Amino acid sequence: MKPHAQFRLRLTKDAEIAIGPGKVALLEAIVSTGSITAAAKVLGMSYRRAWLLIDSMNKMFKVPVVDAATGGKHGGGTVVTSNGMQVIECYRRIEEDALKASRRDVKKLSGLMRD
Amino acid sequence: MKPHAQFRLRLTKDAEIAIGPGKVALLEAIVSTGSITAAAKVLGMSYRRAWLLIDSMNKMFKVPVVDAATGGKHGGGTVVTSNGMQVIECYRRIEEDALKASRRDVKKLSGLMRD
DNA sequence: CGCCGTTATATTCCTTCGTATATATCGAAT
DNA sequence: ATTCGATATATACGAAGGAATATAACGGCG
Repeated sequence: MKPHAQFRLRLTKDAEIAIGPGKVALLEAIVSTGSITAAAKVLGMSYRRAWLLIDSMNKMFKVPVVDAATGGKHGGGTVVTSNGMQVIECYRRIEEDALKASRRDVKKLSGLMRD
Repeated sequence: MKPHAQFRLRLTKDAEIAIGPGKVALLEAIVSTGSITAAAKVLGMSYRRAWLLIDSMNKMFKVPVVDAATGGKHGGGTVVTSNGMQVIECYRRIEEDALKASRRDVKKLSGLMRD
């Protein structure tokens, strides 16, 4: 089984990463955990880093990608907004379509690399 | 004129960037200038950084991407090997095909961003 | 031989990035 | 009112990245 190269894709805006594999994974982890804290732990990153990524996305997009609440039953939590879900879905579709369209050359380039 | 998001793509191997926009641009600059020094200057990066990028590529691929010479008429120089040319061409083709296949969603996602 | 411009490499410094840690605030439930 | 867990934010420390600088080696050419 040959460990092929990994395909990574991001969209940047003014030298800042708008969306990429890390941010999307974070959003997805928030969807499944319901909090920034838990999502950060799942991904093995600090709360601060997760919060900064979320904050930059909320500022980057016209509509926030998450809705965070403090206090409450379990101390609060964070939910991904419908806009955030759109961002996730759109990014995953881009990734899938892009990879499918270039798979042959990706394999070829991968084949030029050392094992 | 709306400044749309930029599409960036890299192939990674073991958490290291095998090839991406920066490395390809460097290879292309070497093709057009004939030296690492001049290419680095064109791209506004330090010689050291350029050299490290080249070095990592030479190690990453089965066959070196450049052939560097010291001494000689003009002090030496660096040429991109045919393997290096293949890497450039393959990457640019991947980029083009990937973007073409996902253009619609890239535009859509871009539209969700602030101007 | 000595000159020249480039590659190759080490050293130093500064900036950036990320973790760890510490508080303060919030709001539902008890 | 107190408790509890999560958000929001600041600070300090450490690691990594990149620039700037310095130096040696190289080899064709005058």
